[in-house]
Amino acid sequence: MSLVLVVDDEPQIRRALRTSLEAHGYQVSTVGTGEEGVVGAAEQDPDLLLLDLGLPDIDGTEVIRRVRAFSDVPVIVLSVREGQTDKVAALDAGADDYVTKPFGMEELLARARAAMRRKQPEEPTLPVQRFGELEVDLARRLVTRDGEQIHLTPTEYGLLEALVTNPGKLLTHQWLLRKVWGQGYGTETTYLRTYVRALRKKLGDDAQAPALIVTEPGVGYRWVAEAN
Amino acid sequence: MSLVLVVDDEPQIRRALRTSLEAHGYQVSTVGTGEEGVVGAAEQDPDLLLLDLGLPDIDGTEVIRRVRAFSDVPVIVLSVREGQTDKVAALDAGADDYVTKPFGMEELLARARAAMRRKQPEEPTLPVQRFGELEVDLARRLVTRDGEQIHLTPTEYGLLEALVTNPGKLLTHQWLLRKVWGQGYGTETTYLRTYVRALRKKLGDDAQAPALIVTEPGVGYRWVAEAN
DNA sequence: GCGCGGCGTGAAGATCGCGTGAAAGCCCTG
DNA sequence: CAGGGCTTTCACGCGATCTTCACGCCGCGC
Repeated sequence: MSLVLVVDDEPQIRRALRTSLEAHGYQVSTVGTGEEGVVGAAEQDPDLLLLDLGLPDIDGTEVIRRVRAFSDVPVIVLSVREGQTDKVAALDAGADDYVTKPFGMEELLARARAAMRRKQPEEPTLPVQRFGELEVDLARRLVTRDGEQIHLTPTEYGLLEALVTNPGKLLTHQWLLRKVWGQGYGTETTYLRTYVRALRKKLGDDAQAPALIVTEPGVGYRWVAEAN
Repeated sequence: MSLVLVVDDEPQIRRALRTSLEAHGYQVSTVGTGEEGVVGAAEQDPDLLLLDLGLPDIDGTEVIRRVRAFSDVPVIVLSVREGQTDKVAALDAGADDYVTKPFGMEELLARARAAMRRKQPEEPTLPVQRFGELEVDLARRLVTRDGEQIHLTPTEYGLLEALVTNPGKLLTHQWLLRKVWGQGYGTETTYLRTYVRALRKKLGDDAQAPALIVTEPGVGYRWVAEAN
């Protein structure tokens, strides 16, 4: 969930923004002064800054400048001032957008989406996991061994993903069943036996001397391979 | 020097923008239709796109979508329309900013600076992709095989674009349906079967031994061709 | 030493999803 | 209003996948 920091000295505007933003699934934090805004931007590391220009303490452009000293967070300025000079000053200080009050909530939300979309480095590119000659690419959903691609069925892949993303942890039968098969499951340990076996076979693991998936009798399974 | 591509059908606006932009040290290129705009964005690789929404040929948001298929260039929309819905549509299609006419030149220049400042060194998809004898021109929406042009229906092209712009990645049924058919879709896997088959046939791929589109049973499809 | 529960193994039946072919609906143009 | 292109829908056959079952083995407690 994305965190939005609202900086405005008027309580009713803070409340209105909070309501609308939270209704659209954002987490909202509000402060009333520029000073608090700069500190909040540093401490809370928000995904978006909504900044009113008419603050009592510091000038809005100054807030932007100070925030820009340490953060690239998208900043959208809200203001009653129509003047071009204010807009130019705010934008050149480092703001990403400038919206004049009164503004439509839909428009503001769209501009917020646009601003946040840009800052995303796409996907945090979860790295390809390597375990010896085994390679698991969660992003592309590809598994290779000795350079050869291994075909996994959806269930097999789901199980492998659950294991690999929880390395070293003991995953109980119930937890795995719920994770891979869905909420309604939890007792079908024969499924697990069947699919753990299929995985071991395809990944080249040996149940008697496992290097990847260890059986914890009566409890569950554990992914023990060391990433390298 | 930064290159700005202006897309507007009114010559006097083109001239006005050119004058102001050149006076501020920008190199300016202008075109009058959405089609030329998309192609220009591909061939000239501008640092900024100024796009009028009221174009004679293609809808403005469609121009944005097409450009976004291969480029992350900042896009600022210019429009006479005040309506929020237009703004939201344009911003969600991928625009960076939306300025309503009449606008002040100083403000536009400031917004342009802000938009370009954000530009990050990212690897854009090449507008023309080649896969062996297959060539996909994302800017002109042209597909050729052995030099022969292949005719694709809009849906077929949309599907191909979704695949080609996400090479190697497993695209789930739901993701593809939402991307190509729209938000309301997600379960109509028969559509996918029908159109994947049509694409394979037209592109010369074989479902049994696919070189372009691989089926991931129960999950989705994957574009596996290597660009060259 | 013996019974028992849990596991690995093998395999079989049921089910699902895919590719295929085709046809019906829809929309725009002539 | 007739035609053609495009989209949506349906039925079928087949192979892959999921589910289920039976059996033997091992470790553990009695």
